[in-house]
Amino acid sequence: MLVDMDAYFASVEQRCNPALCGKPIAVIGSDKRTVVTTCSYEARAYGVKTGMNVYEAKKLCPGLIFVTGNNRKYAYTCAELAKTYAVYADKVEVYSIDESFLDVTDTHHLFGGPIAIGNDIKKEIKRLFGLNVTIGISYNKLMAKLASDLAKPDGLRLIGREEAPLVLEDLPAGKLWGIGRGTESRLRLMGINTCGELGRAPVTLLRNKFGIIGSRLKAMGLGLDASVVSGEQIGAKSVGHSMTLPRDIYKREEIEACLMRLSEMVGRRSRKHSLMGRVITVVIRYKSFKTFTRQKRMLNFTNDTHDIYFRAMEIIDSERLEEPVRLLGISLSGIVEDCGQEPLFEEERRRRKLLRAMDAINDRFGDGAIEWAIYKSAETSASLRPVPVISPAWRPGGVRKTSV
DNA sequence: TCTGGGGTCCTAGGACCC
DNA sequence: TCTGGGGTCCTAGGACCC
Repeated sequence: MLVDMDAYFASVEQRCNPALCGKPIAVIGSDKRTVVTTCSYEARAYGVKTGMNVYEAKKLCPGLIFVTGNNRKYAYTCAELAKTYAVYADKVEVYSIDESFLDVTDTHHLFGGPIAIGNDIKKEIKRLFGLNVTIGISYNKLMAKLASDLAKPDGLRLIGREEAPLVLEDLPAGKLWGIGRGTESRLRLMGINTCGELGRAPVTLLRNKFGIIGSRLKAMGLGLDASVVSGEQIGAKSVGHSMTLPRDIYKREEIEACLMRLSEMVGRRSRKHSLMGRVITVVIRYKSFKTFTRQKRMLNFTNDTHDIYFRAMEIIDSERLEEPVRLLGISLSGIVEDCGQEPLFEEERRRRKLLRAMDAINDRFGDGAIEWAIYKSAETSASLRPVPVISPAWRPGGVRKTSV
């Protein structure tokens, strides 16, 4: 079963502020250079969609009300929702901040069957949170996801094994979870438009064109999916942050200040979750939107802000920047668990203590209560301060410990 | 007046080694 | 006058998801 919140961020905002109810609203990330994260169904009626920039959205819907997103509300609600799910299912996979898979294989009979359990959950979420959800139920995750997509908004749909071929026969392949624009257009070039056609396509043909995912594509066309609802969170493979700057920058000091802040965000989150990594990736987006990445593997694992920062600066310095920079990002991968071993050398031990002390201060008094002086070195740094924005890919508890 | 942010997985080419 | 085969690791880019 997939439980998918309807227009999640927008609905939460409407719920918190009754003046917004029944009106076209769009939740955005920040005030500048941003896009619509989620919009209410009232706004969708005008053609407003996720990912649109604010001008485009405003043009389609002049009365559109913009609301800056509030991470804490969505995260809190998501965690509360998970408690509700636990009443109904033994395995709950919080797939994203607004979608959860529930394995009700062994529990639905306790609640009167699949449809009844779905209706119970819908009613309970409405009662407790005042939010609408759409529920898709089927014999695997792929089809549950499809069922919910077809039933939106405020719907409930069950697709049984017998019904599946009928549903899939004329369904455009791109409606399936995992087939995006690129794959859909490549399939179309092969004369495959619907899931029915995809399911009948020779597997060798698909393998030749798509490699390893070829056989999976055919299976998807047939409505088959072997993935399971995982009860526990899987460890993170990377930790990263990026930011589109309020304006394009090109001075070294501005880039330094921005990378320092990103390094601190990445380092702090890694330390919080006891993770270390040894691959630093820097992403750069130019004014022209040309975007590229450069990465460097280090000899040692780290989650130290300064290690991350100096590596990132090395990468920047080895690159000849061709244009003003619109976005910078840093991500740490090659992740292992930080088992808290004390470093051998005094110097490193002192750095660790320093970072721990800074983290503790910021935990207690709020982010930015204590910060690195380099932030202040560029006179513009205040305007380059990243606005922490939650993304729909957020998961409760954020990064979990890795099992390896 | 343009075009967010955080992830995962796969591919392909090249360096390097035996 | 011509140069094999097998493997791993690293890097960059792209597809896809929410």
